[in-house]
Amino acid sequence: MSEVFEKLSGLDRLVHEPARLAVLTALSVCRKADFMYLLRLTGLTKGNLSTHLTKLEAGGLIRIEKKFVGRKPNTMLALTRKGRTAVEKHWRELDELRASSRDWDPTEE
Amino acid sequence: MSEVFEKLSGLDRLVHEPARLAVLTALSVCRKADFMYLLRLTGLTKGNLSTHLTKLEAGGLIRIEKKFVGRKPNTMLALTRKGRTAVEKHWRELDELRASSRDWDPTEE
DNA sequence: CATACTAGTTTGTATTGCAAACTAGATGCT
DNA sequence: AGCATCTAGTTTGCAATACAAACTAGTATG
Repeated sequence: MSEVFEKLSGLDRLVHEPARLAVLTALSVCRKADFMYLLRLTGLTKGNLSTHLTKLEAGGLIRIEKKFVGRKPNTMLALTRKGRTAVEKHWRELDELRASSRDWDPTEE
Repeated sequence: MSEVFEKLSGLDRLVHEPARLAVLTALSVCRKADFMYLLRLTGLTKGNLSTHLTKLEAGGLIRIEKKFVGRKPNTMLALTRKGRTAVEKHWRELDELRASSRDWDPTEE
């Protein structure tokens, strides 16, 4: 019954990491956002945001689209379908784990 | 209004790390647990659990009590007051951040 | 007495997360 | 035109993880 804590301790770090959880959650609400927007939103440094995004792309959770707007470069980010399910699942899991830890009885098993 | 994502990306890593979140949450429910119990509960390896516990103690979130039960060593873990507030705060923050990201309007600001 | 078990800790390594330094092109100044 | 500055990122270097395998100290067992 209580593999709750086993699950908790095994949460997917790619999604769970605070900066990435913020990015993924933001993208799950606004569907698309560019680099500079996410930069302001999260308060991360550029280098930091850049590597987190690369990591998310490598994991197949987001798509990175580079194009030119006028003559300026612009990097657009969006969740992949996999990414969307991953964030949603992660928050659901957190909710559930929190809830079931609440009414967990340590004296059993 | 929406420093939500800034907060999200700045979550306290000492508490947020999955293994430690599991340990802290378990301790917040059962008040006291020994090493072997947490080991089974979380599914971590001994080495891993050991270092996480040391880190939590260093951060003042738990107390580690070593004594002998009969002639066998036994390590008891419990939250400090600081630890208790930290876990509770962390879960509350996750809840809140999740909630406010839901009804965040990307078109504003 | 030696072999195995219990309850952990230490060590070695590969992976991170981070900011500072760098890059490439666009824009502004004189 | 020539040089500095700005914009939008990426790469680099490093300190801090997280992890399991190897180790330790003491106990029980044959």
